[in-house]
Amino acid sequence: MPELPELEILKSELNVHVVGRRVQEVIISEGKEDGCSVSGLKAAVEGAAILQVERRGKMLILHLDSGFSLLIHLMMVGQLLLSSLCDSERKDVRLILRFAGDELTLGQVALRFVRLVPTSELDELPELKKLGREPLSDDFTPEVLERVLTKRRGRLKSFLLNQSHIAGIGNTYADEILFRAGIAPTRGVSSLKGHEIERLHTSIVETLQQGLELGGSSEMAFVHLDGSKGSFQDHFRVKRRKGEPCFVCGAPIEKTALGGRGTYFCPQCQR
DNA sequence: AGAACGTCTCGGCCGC
DNA sequence: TGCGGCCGAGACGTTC
Repeated sequence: MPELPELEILKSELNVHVVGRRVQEVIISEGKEDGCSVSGLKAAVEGAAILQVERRGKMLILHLDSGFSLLIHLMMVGQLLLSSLCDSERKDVRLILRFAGDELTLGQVALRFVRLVPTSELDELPELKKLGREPLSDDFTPEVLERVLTKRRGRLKSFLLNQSHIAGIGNTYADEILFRAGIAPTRGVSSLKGHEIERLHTSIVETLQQGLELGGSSEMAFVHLDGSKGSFQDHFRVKRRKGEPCFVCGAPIEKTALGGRGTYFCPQCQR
């Protein structure tokens, strides 16, 4: 799934390839306009230049010079591709931003997950306001993590998936983070000792960083702007490895359901 | 056809 | 005890 590293990659690529450029035409697939105002979208985006692309949690934000911002959530299988004008024959395309010579296509995600918001109102937007800490920012220290953890109940896996605590971690990175931290997903948040919080912090930062460096996880739909794939999925240590031997201790990796999500872990290494 | 999982909703319960 | 807020199960949506 696209999670923080995948969206951070798209953000960087968009900043290189589309920032400063003007959208000549907006094309919305017929019959796929569910939940979005077509005329409003065209009016605010056509003729506008893209000033900057930002990421908050799993949300991409394209700032336009028309005073509006385009918020895009790729959900599970959404794709953003930048390609030359001639080769957009894909059926799953919902939205196309056409530039001079090429176009940005959004596919496999309903337009309900694209939102147009006046840039001045972004700070007050509930879905952005509720997002928690950015784990790759400099101010995400072990002390901050400890503060976010305290007075919380529930299990660690659920905590990591909750976007209002830490933003951007999804089901894939959560399992890999917990394995690398050596902590069981079922552990109660309040039971963590100081050194475990320290390890969890290191693991969150290093795992997300590794995902970034490997070009993201293309286990499912994620691709880069040019359609190429990342390789973090080749470095999974527990995810999708049910029954296979743990790379550290050899015990078979187990899978359970936690918080309604498939959860992979090593019963020996994670305690 | 079922599993995948991100988000939202809602019932219940924790703890102030 | 009352109540607000938090937690988590379940539902929905979309795709392969």
